[in-house]
Amino acid sequence: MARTLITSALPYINGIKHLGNLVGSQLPADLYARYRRARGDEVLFLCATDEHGTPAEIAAQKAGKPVAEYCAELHEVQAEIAAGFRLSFDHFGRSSSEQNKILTQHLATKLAESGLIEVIEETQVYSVTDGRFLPDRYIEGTCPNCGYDSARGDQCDNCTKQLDPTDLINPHSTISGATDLETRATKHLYLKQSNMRGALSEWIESKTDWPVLTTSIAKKWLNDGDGLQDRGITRDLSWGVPVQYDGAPWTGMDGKVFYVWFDAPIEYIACGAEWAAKQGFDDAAWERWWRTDKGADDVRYVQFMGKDNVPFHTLSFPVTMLGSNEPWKMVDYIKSFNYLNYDGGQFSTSRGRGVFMDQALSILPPDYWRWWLLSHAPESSDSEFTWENFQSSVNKDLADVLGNFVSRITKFCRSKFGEEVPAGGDYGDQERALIADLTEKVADYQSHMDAIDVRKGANALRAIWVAGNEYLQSAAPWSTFKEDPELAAMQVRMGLNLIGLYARLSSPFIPDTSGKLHTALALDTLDWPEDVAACLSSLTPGHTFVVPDNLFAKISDEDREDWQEKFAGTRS
RNA sequence: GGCGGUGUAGCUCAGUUGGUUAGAGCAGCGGAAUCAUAAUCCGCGUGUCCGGGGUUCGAGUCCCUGCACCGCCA
Repeated sequence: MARTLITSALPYINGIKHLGNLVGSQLPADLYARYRRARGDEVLFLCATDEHGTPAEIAAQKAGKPVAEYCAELHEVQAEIAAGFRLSFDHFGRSSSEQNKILTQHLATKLAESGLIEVIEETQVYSVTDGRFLPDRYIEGTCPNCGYDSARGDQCDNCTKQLDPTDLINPHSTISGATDLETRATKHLYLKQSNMRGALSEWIESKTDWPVLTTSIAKKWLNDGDGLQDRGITRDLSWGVPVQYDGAPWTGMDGKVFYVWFDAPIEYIACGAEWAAKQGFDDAAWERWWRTDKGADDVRYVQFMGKDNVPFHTLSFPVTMLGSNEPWKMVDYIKSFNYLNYDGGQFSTSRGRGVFMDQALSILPPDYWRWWLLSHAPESSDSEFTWENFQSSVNKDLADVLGNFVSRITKFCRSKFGEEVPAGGDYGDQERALIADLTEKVADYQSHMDAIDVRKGANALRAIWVAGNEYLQSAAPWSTFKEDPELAAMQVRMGLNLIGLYARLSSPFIPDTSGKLHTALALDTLDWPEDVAACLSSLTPGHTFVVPDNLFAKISDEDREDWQEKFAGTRS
C-alpha cells in the first residue's frame, strides 16, 4: 500500500487565521489527504499550532494570562475551527509539546556534533521595565533620518530607511511604553547554514518536478548576495524549548530558549510522536513515517505552505535534517501557494480586514468555503476574493450544477416511481457513451489531483457534474416516461447512480455534502470509483433512498451586501 | 536601491518544450426544454495577449527596454 505523509504549515498561536492563511496550506493539504486516502493510500496528515516566541508572550500578557494557559486555550480554539472546516488531521499537535522539546534539543545536539553550531556574542536592546530583550520591531522612536516619531527599530515606515534600534531617538518599548532601554551583551547559538550550502543546492537542483514558485524562492535565498546566511537559533525568552539542558554540548545558555523558527518545523516530526502517543502506539509507529532506517523509505512526503514559508522549508529545516547526520525522511514535494487578496487589497490580521475562519463558519457551512477557496486557490499567482465572485461561483457550481442535479433526479423519481431505484430497461448506447465520457473525465480529474493541481482538479470535477446535467437533458426521462416508462426508469436509474458517483468523487472537496448524499442514497460505501462503469451500476432496482433536502441554499444579493459591509472594516 | 512575480475577453483565470482561425467558467445575447433550488441544456467572443523595439519562416510563449500593480530583501 502506498504511504503518504502530509504536513501543512503550522498556524501561529496568537489568534484566528483568515481565509488567505487557510487556502495557502491547511485546506489544500486536507484536500490532498482526503484524496490520497480515497485512492487507498495509508496517509498520515499532521498539523499543529506554532506556539513559541515573543508574539505569543505578548498576546498572553494582553489577555492577562500565563502564556502556557493562553496557548492551551488558543490551541483548542484553533482545533475547533479546523474541525469546523473538516480538516482531517490525523493529529493536530502543539509545538510546545514535550515531544518537540526532546526532539529539538536532540537535533541541536546533533547539529553541534556536526560542527554546525557556533556561539556568537552580540548586543541587543534590553527593556528593564519589561524585563526582557526586545525584538527590533517592538522598539519605536523618532527616525534620525526623517524625524517620523513612530519609526520601528528595524525600519522607518515613513521614509523606509532601514534602521538599527540604537539609531532611534527617544526609543521606547511598544509593549509597555517603557523608555528605560539599554543595550546588553548576550550570547546566542548560530546555525551555520552557509556550511550546508553545497548540500542544499544539490538537493534542490535534484527536485526538478517542484513548482517554480518553490524552487525559485529557494534558489534566490541560496544564491543571492552573499549567499545563504547563518542564523541565530536562540532567543532571550522564557517561553520555548530551553537551550541549556542536561547533555547540552555548550554552556552559558541558561534562561534562553530556541528561536521559534528552529523548533517549529521540528514539530512536524514531534507531531508524529504526539500522534503515536495519543493512539497508544510505541515509537516505531511514528518512526516508520519519519526515519528512513525504520521504514520510511517508501513514504512520499508532501508539504503544503504559503510562499512566505518556503525559505524555512527549503533551507533552514533541511539544514537541520541533513546536518543532523541522521536518516530523517526528507520532503519529496513542496506545494506552495501565493496570496489570496481580499476585495482589492490584502487580508490583514492586524487590521482585521477580510474574513476570518471563525466568521466564515458563522455565516455559511464549510463546503461553501472549501469549494470556493479550492477552486480559486492562488497557485500560479496571487488571486482575489470578492463577494460577487464568491456568490456567483457558489450559487452556480454548488446550488445550480450539483445541488439542482440531485434535486431534479431524486424528485422526479419520487413522483413517478417512488423513493426506490426503479426497475426496467437496460443501459443503451447513450448510457454507454456517457460511461465512456465519464471514464475519461474521471481519469482527467485524477491526473490533476495526482499532480496536486488544485484549481484544475476543481474544474475537472465540475465538468463531471455538468456531464450529468447534459445526459439528463438529452435523455429527458420526463418525456420518455409518457411513451415508454421502462426507458424512463432506466434513465432515472442512471441518474441516481450518477449521484452515487458524485458523492464519491466530490468527497475531497466537499465532504459534508458527500456525507449527505451517502446517507440519502443509502450508499454502501464512499470508496473511490476505480471502475466508473461498475460504480454506475451499483444502485440496483429496489434499492430505497430518501430525497435529500436541497444541498445548497443560494446566497442572496442581500446576504452578499450585508457581508460585504460587515467584513470591509475592522474585525469586531 | 537590489531581487522576484504579475499584467490574456466586462469579471475570475487556463495557455505545456515558440507553430495552424488565442481558450474555460461566470456575466451578456438568442434558442430548446419544463423533471428541478426560474435550477438545466444548446448556440453566439474581430480580445492593439500592458506599450515599444529585437531574434525567427513564425512569439501571448524567447531577448532588450519602458509603464503599472504586487511581493521579498538590505
